[in-house]
Amino acid sequence: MGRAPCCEKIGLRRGRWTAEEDRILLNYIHLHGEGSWRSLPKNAGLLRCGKSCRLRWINYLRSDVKRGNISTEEEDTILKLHAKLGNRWSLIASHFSGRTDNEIKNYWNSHLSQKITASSTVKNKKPRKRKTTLRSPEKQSTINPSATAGGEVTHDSSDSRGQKETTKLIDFDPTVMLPATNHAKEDVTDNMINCSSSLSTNDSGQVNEVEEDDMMMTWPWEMSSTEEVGVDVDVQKQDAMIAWLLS
DNA sequence: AAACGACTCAACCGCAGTACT
DNA sequence: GAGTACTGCGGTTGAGTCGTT
Repeated sequence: MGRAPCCEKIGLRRGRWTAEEDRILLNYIHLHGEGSWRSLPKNAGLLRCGKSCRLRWINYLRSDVKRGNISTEEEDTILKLHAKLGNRWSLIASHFSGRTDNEIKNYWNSHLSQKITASSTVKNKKPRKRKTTLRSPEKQSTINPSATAGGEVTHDSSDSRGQKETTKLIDFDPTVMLPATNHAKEDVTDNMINCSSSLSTNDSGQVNEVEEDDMMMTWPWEMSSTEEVGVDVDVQKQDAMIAWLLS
């Protein structure tokens, strides 16, 4: 899209994924697990680059991806987190179950950034009346892994002309779904604890860089957290951090 | 009904960080 | 330590959608 493909990608498919490609990728990951993205397309028989497969899985095919309108509560949380964290979308997304960084980023760029710009400037562009989309469900290409009691995974997709196709992808037991990756959540804690500089906000909500020398050894959210025996410390730290950010 | 343009969002890219040799 | 491979992230693009004229 606009840029020259890297040399490796010559001969590989690009652009929108087809239902068949989704099926192949989903089947492969179900059998072998996610990871090894570089070799995955070759092993799975997909004419896609590993990056593309990873992106498709993370943003679309994963079982825990929540699709649909972002609620006002979620929007509020995004605003608060963005004020604290800036454009660290993966970090922000990790606070939402089922929301991807790409989705948060898109939502920010299309909705919230405009909202903020509009509220901070006197001249207000007349808002365009438009259905808060997310394309209507029947027009979205969606995977609904938890759809049926029998664990049947279906793929509803439609092309640009609204032609819908539903493909049964695989049969599997939903109770043995692949474990949702928790890397993002771990990263939240790790990043915030290990980073050499941090972000803070001033009274006007602007994000400031905090120099390393000024950093406390204990993070604010850690001050009030009490560690429970038998509970993952990282999870506790993360919860404390989220509570602090949202406070 | 058609044309136009704003808007959305899936997918691409380059780069940085990490792991491995 | 240097070089290479791999992974993940944030910025950007553009095809498709939908409201307005």
